[in-house]
Amino acid sequence: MTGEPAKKPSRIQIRNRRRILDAALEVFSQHGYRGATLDQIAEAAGMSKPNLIYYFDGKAAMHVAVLNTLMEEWLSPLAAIDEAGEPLEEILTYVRRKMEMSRKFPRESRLFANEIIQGAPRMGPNLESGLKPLFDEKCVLIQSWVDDARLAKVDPQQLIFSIWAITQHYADFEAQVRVLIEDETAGWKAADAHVETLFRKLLVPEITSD
Amino acid sequence: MTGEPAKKPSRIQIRNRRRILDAALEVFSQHGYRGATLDQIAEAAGMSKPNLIYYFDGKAAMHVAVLNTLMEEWLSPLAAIDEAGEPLEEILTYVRRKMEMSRKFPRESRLFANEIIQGAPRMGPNLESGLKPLFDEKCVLIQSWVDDARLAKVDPQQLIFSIWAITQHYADFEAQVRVLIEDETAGWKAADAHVETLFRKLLVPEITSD
DNA sequence: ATTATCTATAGATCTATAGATAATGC
DNA sequence: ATTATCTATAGATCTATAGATAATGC
Repeated sequence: MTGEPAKKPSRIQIRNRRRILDAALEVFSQHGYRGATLDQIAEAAGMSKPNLIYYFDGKAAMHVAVLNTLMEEWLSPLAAIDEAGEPLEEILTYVRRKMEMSRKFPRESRLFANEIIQGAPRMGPNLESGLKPLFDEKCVLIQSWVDDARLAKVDPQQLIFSIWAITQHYADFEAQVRVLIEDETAGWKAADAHVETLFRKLLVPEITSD
Repeated sequence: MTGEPAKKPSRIQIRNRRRILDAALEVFSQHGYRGATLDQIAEAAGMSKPNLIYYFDGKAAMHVAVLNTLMEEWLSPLAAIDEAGEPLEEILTYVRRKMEMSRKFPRESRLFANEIIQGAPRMGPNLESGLKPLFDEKCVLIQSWVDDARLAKVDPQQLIFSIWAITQHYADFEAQVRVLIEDETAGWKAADAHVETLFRKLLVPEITSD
């Protein structure tokens, strides 16, 4: 199956591929796949256009590489939900981590948002193979917590969608949030408190009378 | 100020401008501004490329026209929140309408999502002049409801963001939802129930003991 | 007469390649 | 020797215009 001898990459290879991926993240997340140009990426990476293509097999390959590289890290907070932990705290910790990522890594959030809004044309397979199994696993776990009355009755799939929607909203729709909120710092604080309250109220188990 | 005599548009003008705007909505919402081509829009509208430009002053003007045309309708559910109504029901009705729009008008949802994710380069002014005043007005109203203890303590700005985030998520990230949810019809039903519960739990007023 | 539409194409932009040159690692 | 980089440019794509022709409304 392995047609090529699989040489190990040189230091320069590693460094430059990193630089390109970072530049590509910057440009793709801001303009979407089609709106991004190799010129912009080359400029951001500090190298010439043909040199980009020396390292990656074209624009589409670069896009796929950025998406795949960041996918695992992006999903790590979800993967970290621990079945041995206290259910409510596990979920709230997940929510807090997602809020933190929205603030610290808005480019990643927008990169995926752009791709998915347009129908995930280059990431479709990766959603099936990478995201779906993890999603299903965590849904089963959350359902078991609900069944044990350790969380309020909630549809695990819908719960996760809500968490994604709300937490990522602050990164993806930042341009809108900025127009509507005067004080940015206060806005973030209010957002943290709001999101915490919202999911706490949703999830705190009913008091059982038996 | 009015340099031109402002002739009234003919029937053909009205019909064709409509057709173009609808085609533009289809194409822009699917591929974003930059990803859309006049070829695609012309094909969708059933007319030639130069004819598009006969009716609109270029691609950017077409995009702005679509956004502005749909803005008011898109915001109508928010505008419909009635200060004379029962607070919780008013908000839940708003939520239900937004869910309905996500299902019936996913193209509109994605059109705006695409534009805002990329920093609202062509809609910025319209956000300030169209969205902001309405948003502020409804925040004041909701705050007054909270102050009168007719709703639970909640930050009105954050509440509206949550509603937008969750309801629009189903349209904007449909490609992802589809991968993760097997039964689409059941998924929509579960979504409706989930969203209703979530906002009800968040907003139902505390029982006051005085 | 005015409005609407079409074909042909100019001119800009963008991805990717060709082919030469420079830098690096044995 | 191999790897990395550059300049120049081919070839595709895309927006917009020019200019001719057809349809419409007085």
